[in-house]
Amino acid sequence: MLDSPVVSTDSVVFQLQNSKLAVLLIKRAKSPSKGEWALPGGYNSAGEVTQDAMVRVLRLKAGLDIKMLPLVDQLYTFDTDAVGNNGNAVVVTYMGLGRDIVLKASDTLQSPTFFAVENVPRLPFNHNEIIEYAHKRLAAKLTYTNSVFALLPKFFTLTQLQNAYETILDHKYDKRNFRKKFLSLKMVEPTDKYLHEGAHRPALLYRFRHQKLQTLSRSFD
Amino acid sequence: MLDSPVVSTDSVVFQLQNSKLAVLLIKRAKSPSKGEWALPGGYNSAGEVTQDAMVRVLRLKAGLDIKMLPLVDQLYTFDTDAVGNNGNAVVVTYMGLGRDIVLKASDTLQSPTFFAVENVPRLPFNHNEIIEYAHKRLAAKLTYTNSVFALLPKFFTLTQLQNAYETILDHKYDKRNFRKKFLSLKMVEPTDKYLHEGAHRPALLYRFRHQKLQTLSRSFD
DNA sequence: ACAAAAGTGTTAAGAATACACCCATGT
DNA sequence: ACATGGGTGTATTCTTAACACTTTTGT
Repeated sequence: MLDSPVVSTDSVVFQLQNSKLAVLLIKRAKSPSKGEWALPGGYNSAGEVTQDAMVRVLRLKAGLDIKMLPLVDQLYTFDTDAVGNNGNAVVVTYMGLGRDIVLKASDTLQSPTFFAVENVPRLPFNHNEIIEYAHKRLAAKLTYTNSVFALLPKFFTLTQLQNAYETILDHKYDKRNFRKKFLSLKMVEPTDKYLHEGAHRPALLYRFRHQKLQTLSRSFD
Repeated sequence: MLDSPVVSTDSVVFQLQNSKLAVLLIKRAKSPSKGEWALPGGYNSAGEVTQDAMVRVLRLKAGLDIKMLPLVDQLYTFDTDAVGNNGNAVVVTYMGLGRDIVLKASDTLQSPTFFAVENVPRLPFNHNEIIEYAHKRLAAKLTYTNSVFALLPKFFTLTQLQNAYETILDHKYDKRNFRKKFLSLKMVEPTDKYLHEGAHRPALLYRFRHQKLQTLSRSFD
């Protein structure tokens, strides 16, 4: 074995909650920063590939099966000079997108909880920076791919779709133009179902034409 | 020290040569694949951050000072199951863009040479895959940023600019529309110099308005 | 009947595309 | 004078952006 930096993996798992972008945090079980909120992550053991480390850590610390995440992307690899007193580390980060993730509480888990991104506390290491970076990348991806599909339920209203874009891109859109654009992009198609949910006209439910990542023919902004 | 995968760094350095995209390769000094062409790369030592490893390797093996590269980006981090018999490795890859790079031959270097991307031989490890990936990323970057500036000399003609786009994106553009678009993007501006280079009308030289990476207001395709 | 969100169309400005000829130079 | 690449304009189509009222439902 060569003398080399240590490899670890951190994951940013996003979903929408109450029309807000939310990120999964856990309570750290070990020093440093024991008991503080942080991104789920951990060291890779020898022979373990970073994707596998991510899967293992999410299951072990958050009780989350990666199959719950329709989209997972590598984000960026950070170099840190020193982690605790273990010398330097290379931290490979991933972003996962999901919907309707229900976390079960359990003594064996580390209090996995979704925090609205705007309410994320100050986190140890560079975890706040990682979340910011992930948010920016997600925003960029929404403009040139169909990646929202991974954040919305199978059936959704155009208002929900618009809300997703508005929260993530932090920008208001005109309802008529937004709808025209998305229908012309052929990203979504109407179903024959309606969502009845209040003292107002029910909303037609749509679905994505593909549940795979695709690049849009014209980008969105 | 924990038991962890080995970290190494590979670099894809591009420049334009005879209106073709070219990539820097070296001859490997060590097994495995000793004597074969490969991307410049190597293991990180403990305490060494991946960017520093890249700088060190390029200087040591290719005699290239990173300051010659106006733009360097992290590309992707690959996991490989086994490298030689050293167990698995995490390979952090970078892409550097340059212009007018003159390589000096030297016994202490490993025959650094630029190969036109279309003539790159079959390389060991996943180096062909890495180059393909870098090429795709570069193509994408040209469409939404001003990153060509790093590949062209300070003063250049619009034909040279168009050639750069055409080679990298593998697409022909209409001369009039191309010029209209780039001038309206305000990416470049005319100077008062001309390039005289043959039995034809001399070409007006332009320069970039910024030598820093910027995102374009409207993307290009 | 009222409150609440769903749904819908037109016009104007800007951007993209398609397309062909004259200009300035070196030999 | 000719060969070579540099340089330019217009018409059409498509895309974007701005903007306000009617519909359907639950209470």
